[in-house]
Parts: sequence; structure tokens; C-alpha cells
Amino acid sequence: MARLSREFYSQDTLTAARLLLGKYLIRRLDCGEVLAGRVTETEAYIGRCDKACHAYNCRRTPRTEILFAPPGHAYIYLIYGMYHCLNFVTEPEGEPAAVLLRAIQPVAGLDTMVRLRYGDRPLTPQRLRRLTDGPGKVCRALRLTRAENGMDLTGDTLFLCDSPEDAGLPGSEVPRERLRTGPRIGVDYAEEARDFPWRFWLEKEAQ
DNA sequence: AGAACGATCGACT
DNA sequence: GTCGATCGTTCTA
Repeated sequence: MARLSREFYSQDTLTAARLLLGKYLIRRLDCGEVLAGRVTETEAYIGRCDKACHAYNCRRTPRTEILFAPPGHAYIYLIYGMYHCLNFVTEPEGEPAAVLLRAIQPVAGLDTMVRLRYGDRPLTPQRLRRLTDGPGKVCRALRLTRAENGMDLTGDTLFLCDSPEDAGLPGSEVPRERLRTGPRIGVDYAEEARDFPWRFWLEKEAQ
């Protein structure tokens, strides 16, 4: 289990967002159960130059405070009154920036993720496919809310690593031909920044 | 104090 | 494809 270090998060946000593809996200619940997923989609947000970033122009408010902390912390906020989004704080301390986690592929704790997402509703093939393919869904499936905002990603409760604790899974390397980039989702209000190609994802395996 | 808005999702046509 | 839910955050006054 090669846990990603604070130095990893301190690099520039576009690089971090791209390198995070294929990494494993580990989430330990209060009960001790470990959930894990492989990162398949990210977006970069950079306060200094990005009107889509909550900390654009280094805007410092109670909500954005954690973006000014040292790299390697979790930034989790409520969106649309109902959902949460998980980010990883990047860049050297004082440069407000983060990588938004948009999607993972479940690797461990699938049953628990299903329960957290759907409760007792029946699990259809469609629901299984869409279990963790959006930022709000990921937080729901991993039981992440504002209560976890500010968590240190070098700790034991929530962190990223190159390969999960129990082997038998592929490493975090990803073939170049599966890498994609494009404009970010849901930032049409952000003037010129709406077109920045700051979304990164892994194309699904050839069918 | 009040208002506007949102880095989403799921139900529905 | 469209649309409404729902409430914390932020800004204005």
C-alpha cells in the first residue's frame, strides 16, 4: 500500500488531476469497514485563474478556508442543498486549488456502497452501473459529508494509494490510449473558464 | 434580514 | 432531452 504523500498533492493541480486517474481511494468507515474504488474521472480547480473555482481570485470565506491549507486535505462541500462533492487540496500551502473527484469504480465494500446509495430499494443492473459515476454519488456511496471536510489525506480514514492493501488488483498505471480530457461539467457560468479542458477521465475498456 | 445561486441527481416526456 | 428538489453559502443592504 503505497499511500500518496503530501508531496504528491503539492504539485500543480492539472498534473495531479491527471495522475490521480487509476489510483485507489480508500475510505474507512466509523465501524471499521474499508471501502475502496479506483479513480476514473477528475477535474482541476485553480483559484488564482479559474472563475469556476470557489476560491477564484483567492476569495477566502469560511467555506473555502480549507483550500488555503497545506496540500493533501479533503475539501467537501454541500451542493444544490442535497449532495456533497469531494476534492483533494493541491498546490503549495496558500495557493487555493483542488482536484474534484467525479467518479470511481468500486473495488471493495460494494454491498455497503449499494446500501448507502439505494437503501432497501432493489438493485437493478442500471443502478449498479451508475453506483459511483458522479461526484454526488461517490460521496453518498462512501458516506462522506461536511463532517469529513478538512480531513488529512495522509491519515487512516480517507486516503489515496498506488495499489490497494489486498493485492490481486491491477496497479495504478493506466494505458495512454484510455486517457481523455475535455471541458468540465456544470460550469457554464464561469465565462472563459467554462471551456478550459480541465476534466480528465479513463475511457471504459473496449467493448 | 432577505435574496440569489449552485463543481448534482433522478424522475419524467 | 427537460425539469424540479432543497438548503448552505455568499452577497447586498
